[in-house]
Amino acid sequence: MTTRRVSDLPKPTEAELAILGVLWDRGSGTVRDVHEALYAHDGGGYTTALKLMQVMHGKGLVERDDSQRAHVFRAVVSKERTQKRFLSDIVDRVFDGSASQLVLHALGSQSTSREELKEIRQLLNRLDRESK
Amino acid sequence: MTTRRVSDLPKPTEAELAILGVLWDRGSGTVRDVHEALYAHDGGGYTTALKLMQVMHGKGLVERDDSQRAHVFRAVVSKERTQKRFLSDIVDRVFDGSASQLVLHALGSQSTSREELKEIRQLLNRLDRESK
DNA sequence: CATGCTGTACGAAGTCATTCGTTGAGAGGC
DNA sequence: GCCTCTCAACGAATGACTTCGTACAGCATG
Repeated sequence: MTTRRVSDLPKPTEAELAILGVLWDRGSGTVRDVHEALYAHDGGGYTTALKLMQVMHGKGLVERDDSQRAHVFRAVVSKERTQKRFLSDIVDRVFDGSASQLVLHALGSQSTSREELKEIRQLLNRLDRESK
Repeated sequence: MTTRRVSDLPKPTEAELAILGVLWDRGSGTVRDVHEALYAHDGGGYTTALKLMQVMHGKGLVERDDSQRAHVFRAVVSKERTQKRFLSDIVDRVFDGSASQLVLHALGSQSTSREELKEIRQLLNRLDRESK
């Protein structure tokens, strides 16, 4: 069996990302859990969720505990790492590598609460000191 | 012929985005221009670029001036609009809808120049005043 | 034990993105 | 008038993602 470092796991696809979201929220989950959280309400089939999760397991994106009859899945990649991954992808591909351009767009076009603004300002202050 | 509003043009794929990048930079370009900018150096075929641009034209992502023998292409979607689009996609899909979470990640994980930090701070001040 | 309810496994089909080979048209030089 | 170069058009092949139908195993309940 081929083992992979976490660092070169493939980038999750759209459907995979949704599933990872459920697993991150719950910590772990069965196919049924995921199906109910994502697919049941719009008529998606159970086996669709199952197949996706099998594929994800094949890619190493999730691990599985098959000691129970209903196998329990857990994300291998952390949410933070994945967020960072998508972020640097988008920075490279649509912001010419400039993270601050992205930040300006993000702050400009979405509404941000005062609490969040404060948090951002604190980080900004820290970065300012560090870049001395 | 079916015309589409700019607002519901399809999201560009990875290869399409690279081509749009060239068109945004140059203002316009022929297939040869794009091929040389993107594909020539790694052995990509001319017809690959051509086909992609034909597909993009079919989708309405680019417009084309065929009054010259070598057709001249131009992006229909603006860079800013596309950046915003990708941004809100990623905010929804991997940052639980929180733009400020994204901002914190982006500032934290990429290096930002003092000039850029200043610019961000100014925007922050303005947002702060506006949310009074 | 037969029936029905969960569950996994597997394969097939459909769609889309990407790549490339071939063809034929036009344009210019010799 | 031909040859060569450049170009657009088209179709085919490939591979990835997604969806679902079918098959089959375990387990409970009557």
